[in-house]
Amino acid sequence: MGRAPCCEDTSGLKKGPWTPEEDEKLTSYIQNHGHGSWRPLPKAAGLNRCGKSCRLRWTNYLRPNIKRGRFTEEEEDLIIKLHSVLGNKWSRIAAHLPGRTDNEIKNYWNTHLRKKLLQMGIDPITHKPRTELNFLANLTQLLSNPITTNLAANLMNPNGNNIINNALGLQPNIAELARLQVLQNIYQILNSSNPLPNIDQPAAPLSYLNGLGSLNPSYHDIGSSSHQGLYSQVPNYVGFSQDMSASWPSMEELEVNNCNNKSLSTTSSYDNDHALDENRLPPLVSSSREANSSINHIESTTTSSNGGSTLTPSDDHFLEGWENLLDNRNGGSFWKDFIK
DNA sequence: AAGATCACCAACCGCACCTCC
DNA sequence: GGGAGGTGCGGTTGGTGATCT
Repeated sequence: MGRAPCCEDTSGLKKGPWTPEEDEKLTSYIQNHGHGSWRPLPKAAGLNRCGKSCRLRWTNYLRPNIKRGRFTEEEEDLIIKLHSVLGNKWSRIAAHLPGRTDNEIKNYWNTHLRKKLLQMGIDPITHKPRTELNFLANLTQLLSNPITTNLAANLMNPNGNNIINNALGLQPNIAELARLQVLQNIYQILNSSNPLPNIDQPAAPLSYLNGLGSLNPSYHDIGSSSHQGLYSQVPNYVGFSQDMSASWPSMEELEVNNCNNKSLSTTSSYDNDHALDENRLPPLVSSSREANSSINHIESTTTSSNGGSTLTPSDDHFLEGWENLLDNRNGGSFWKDFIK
């Protein structure tokens, strides 16, 4: 398989940084003639470079509308979100960031964002929390953050117009549910670090969550399809754990409801104890490759490590749904604040 | 002040896959 | 079906400026 290098004989061809003169030659040639086939282009443009080098220089640096300079916080957040869904599909990630190239995003990921996630205690590959004790300690710091605390208070409040109530019959917004997953899993992590001897007891006190009181039962039901699994679940960052992922909405359902901004559930006889079972989202990243075949399917089609694309048209359709879900227009500033 | 080390990033390389003829 | 050209990607290199000792 494979093919011969684009430049069989690179001896005598210049390598390394481009000079302004070379840039000018390449730019003016492409503006006048288009690039067409890259292989004969350098000769025609009067450049002592290989075609591949010209193509890279053009696509990564010289072509119009390239955005230079530091990434904004919004761009950072978007890259992280997209990477959690798409993996190292830099070109697809770049498609969501106008003016940014896949190479630039890849470099920025490797030099900045990867470290940032590691410092947050998140595995940059799986986007799941690292389970080291020091990360669990860091979570208490996270929960001292007013932003997180406010969100958590909203999550915990059984009254008022909060996320849970929306989810319990007020046509939950799909993006809110995705956010809910994140907060929920933080609490699971805390719970898992403080296991209770009797799982039928009221939830973990989480006494370190100043002012939040104890978990109420509705939270249990959101967090698991059964109480049995609550404390045995392996926490994951943005996905439900294994026993919570038994029944996802269909891809079509997800797409339709996301696009139309409608509730996932259309059931009339609504059982609050299981309301969210029916509205459950697939994890943005699976907590277990073995446990859920649908998630395996997602991952296998989005994080192929050999560089080749195995995406089918339906896969693309599905991914677009997730990409839309994660889009800033739906996510608002939640992720930005949360990651901070 | 100067050398060593680190961080960043543009650019390169090789491979696999895709598209077109 | 097969080859050529183009594209996407992971991994890596090397130059340069910043920071440390």
